[in-house]
Amino acid sequence: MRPTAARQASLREHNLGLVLRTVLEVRAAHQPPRSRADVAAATGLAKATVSALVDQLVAGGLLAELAPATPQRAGRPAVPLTAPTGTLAAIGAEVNVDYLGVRVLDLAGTVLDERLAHRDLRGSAPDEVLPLLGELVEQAVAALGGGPRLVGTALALPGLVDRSTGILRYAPNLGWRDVDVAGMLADASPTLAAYPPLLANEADLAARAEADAREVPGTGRPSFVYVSGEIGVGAALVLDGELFGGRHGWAGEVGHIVVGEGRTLEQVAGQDAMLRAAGLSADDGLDSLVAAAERGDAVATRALATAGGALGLALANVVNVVDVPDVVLGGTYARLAPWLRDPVLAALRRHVLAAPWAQPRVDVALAAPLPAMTGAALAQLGRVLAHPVDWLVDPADQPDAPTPTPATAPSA
Amino acid sequence: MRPTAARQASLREHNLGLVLRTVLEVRAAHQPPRSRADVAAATGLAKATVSALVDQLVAGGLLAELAPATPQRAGRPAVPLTAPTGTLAAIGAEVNVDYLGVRVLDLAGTVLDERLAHRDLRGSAPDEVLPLLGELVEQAVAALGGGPRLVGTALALPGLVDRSTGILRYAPNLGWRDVDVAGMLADASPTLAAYPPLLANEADLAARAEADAREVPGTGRPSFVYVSGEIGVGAALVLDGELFGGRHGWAGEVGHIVVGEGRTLEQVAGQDAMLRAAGLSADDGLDSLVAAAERGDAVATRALATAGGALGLALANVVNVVDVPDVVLGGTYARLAPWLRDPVLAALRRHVLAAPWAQPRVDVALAAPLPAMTGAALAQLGRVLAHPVDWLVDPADQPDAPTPTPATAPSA
DNA sequence: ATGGATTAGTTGTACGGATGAACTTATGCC
DNA sequence: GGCATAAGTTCATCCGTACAACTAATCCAT
Repeated sequence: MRPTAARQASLREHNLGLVLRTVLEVRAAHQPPRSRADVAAATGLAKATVSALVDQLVAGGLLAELAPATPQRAGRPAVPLTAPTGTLAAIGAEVNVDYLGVRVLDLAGTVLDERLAHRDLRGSAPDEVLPLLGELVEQAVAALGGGPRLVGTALALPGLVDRSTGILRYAPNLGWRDVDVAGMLADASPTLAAYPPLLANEADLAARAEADAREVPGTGRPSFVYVSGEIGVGAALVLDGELFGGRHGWAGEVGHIVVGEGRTLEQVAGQDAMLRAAGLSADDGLDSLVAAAERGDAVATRALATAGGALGLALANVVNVVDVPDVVLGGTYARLAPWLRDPVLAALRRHVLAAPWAQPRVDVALAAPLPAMTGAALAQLGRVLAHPVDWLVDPADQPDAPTPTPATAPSA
Repeated sequence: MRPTAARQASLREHNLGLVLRTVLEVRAAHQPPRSRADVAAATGLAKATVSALVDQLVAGGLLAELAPATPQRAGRPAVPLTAPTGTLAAIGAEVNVDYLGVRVLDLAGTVLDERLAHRDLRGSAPDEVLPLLGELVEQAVAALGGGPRLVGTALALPGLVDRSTGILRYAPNLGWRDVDVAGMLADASPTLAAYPPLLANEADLAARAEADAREVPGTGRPSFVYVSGEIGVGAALVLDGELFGGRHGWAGEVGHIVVGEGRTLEQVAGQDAMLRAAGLSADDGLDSLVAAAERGDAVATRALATAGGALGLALANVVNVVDVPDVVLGGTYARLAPWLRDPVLAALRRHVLAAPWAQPRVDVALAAPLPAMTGAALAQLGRVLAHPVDWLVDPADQPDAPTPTPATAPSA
């Protein structure tokens, strides 16, 4: 049986999560913080119930009360609620083709720490790269100084990942194959040994960050196809705010869709392919392509139009299959959007069967740079939002920082 | 707010549905009926709770007790539970290119009535066809004799349907465009006027029936890509037993995927295309193609191999995008499976990026013939399983049940 | 037959969680 | 200072599930 019996405790758990999310969802949207009364109005729960739930969350360290704002109207002033800054954190990491890095977020979405290392990792050796990532993680953890409790860690990779075993199956642009990433990281970093990283595709995690950035309370949650143009081309599908991963989390493999004359999308619209088609070398980098396009270089703009057409055709296939007419350009494509947008949209209009009745849209990504690291951290923080009960600190334990899981604590 | 507050009644509702589904799920799998104790064991609910829930469902007319089977073991014999036959029914209808029909199912999945009319509807006039369908519906309702309560009606169509307005946007193989199907049916049939039909794509509803047929209690619910080869080619995606429709229910439009040399899947692997490629005429029908293939006709088998390759390529695109490696061949393709299966599988193995780690599978549909009509009825019956509370009959309304409260002048 | 073993289902009490109404607290406004 | 207004708390109540003890209905061994 997939669905499970609901008991009294399930009610609590559900409503606890509902209240927590209702309080936190205003952060991303830059809305004023909510009070107990606001939460009651937004959720439909009784005031008394909300008070009880909020009190439990505050006692458990998942919410904090702010100082009452100077009131505008008559009536007792409200007590604004927020996430307590820096008490619960998650580590998001990424290894991509030209950089690797770590970003630490707390429940409020604040970046507590960030460490980046730029280098060309094509054809690199995993046993040289992964220890370096482990080191970044340890530096970040040390910088936190044991303040926040750690929810977990996650790692974005530009390839196919076996999330159950922690093995990277295939990352064509790194040249990695069947690498025991989780195992090697555990050797390199005590933190990652204690909190085994959730592995996922770079595009999927970037899309998660994008979904978070697009969340607007009141509106329905966003649905879109996210295309991440890095060296490789990956896509991810977000439906009603939830990432759609498929059976193994491998959904969104669009790089190998054939877009004409036997060539794949990656061969036409991958970063290197675009550079070459623009008469540049792969080493020139994205900046030179942008510069060429900005000064109106005919070869470059032609190359981008071609790439955009191919991208649009591939995306039309995706939209026809999943019926999500909003496309978001991320990664490299976000910077190139001024030149890609129109050809992509034109291709969508032509090839999407339902286009006359559901206008396709092409947006540029809103999320912060290197969204996959943010998305990785959010993937872990999402566990707290989904099951707050598991993360409540028993006030009887200690006023400081106890460990939620029996895993060996990083600092003793 | 999408997620809503959970109150005490939500618990009841959830568990009521859980119990109902737990009892009914054994039907499709041809397993012995379950007793209260079985349900308690399967759900994890306490025996007392299950008894209360079952009693409520029985009183409400959604479950019935069978005569105790002759017991095999020691102990008090169990009371087997089932759906009461013929008390709650749904009407599934279909208009396709070469037939139209109606099928009535009750909660147990039993076919209470079925009416078919074969005719060529290409280029037909909606205002001639739809009244005919309305008539079939009325005949079916008359045959039921007012016994079962009606849950609702649903209609499968070979095209793009606007489910909010009930308008058929575009059905290329019927030649219909922007037809107010729901409105015209309401004029033709009092039943359809009273129970406005849920419109959906033929492949989607067929996939729903297939998902039902593949449900095996204990196992996780099935996930697969269903391809329905009728005159047109449609696909549908089932994930964990749930139909994935996308934003508007238009997911699965694979007919227009380009499969080489600028030709679409439908132009290569549509029924007419296959017949022509096999050296037959479109009027010869599927039987002649099967016959030709069975006697080893070289042209026919070549044509089927080509079609299978194209189908496999298109499906590889789908599998790459949604990561659901199991494919089910339905409709025409099910009959042609002996010749299509291998080329489809070969194409999947070659073009699905993740194929080495998640073996693609190609199965033949299990559902009964004309599955879309069954799926249409199931779509409506699913509402009962999802929210049983809405369908409980108040025992006080029943003619045979004595009123529990000292009557307060019931009916006039 | 009779009593024990076994399993199904019921009864009654306890408990946890949401609710609504009344109440307290804290402000602005006249 | 009194009134209006709004936020948050307290308390009695209701509802649904759990647990344990109980009754019911069978097989089986003696």
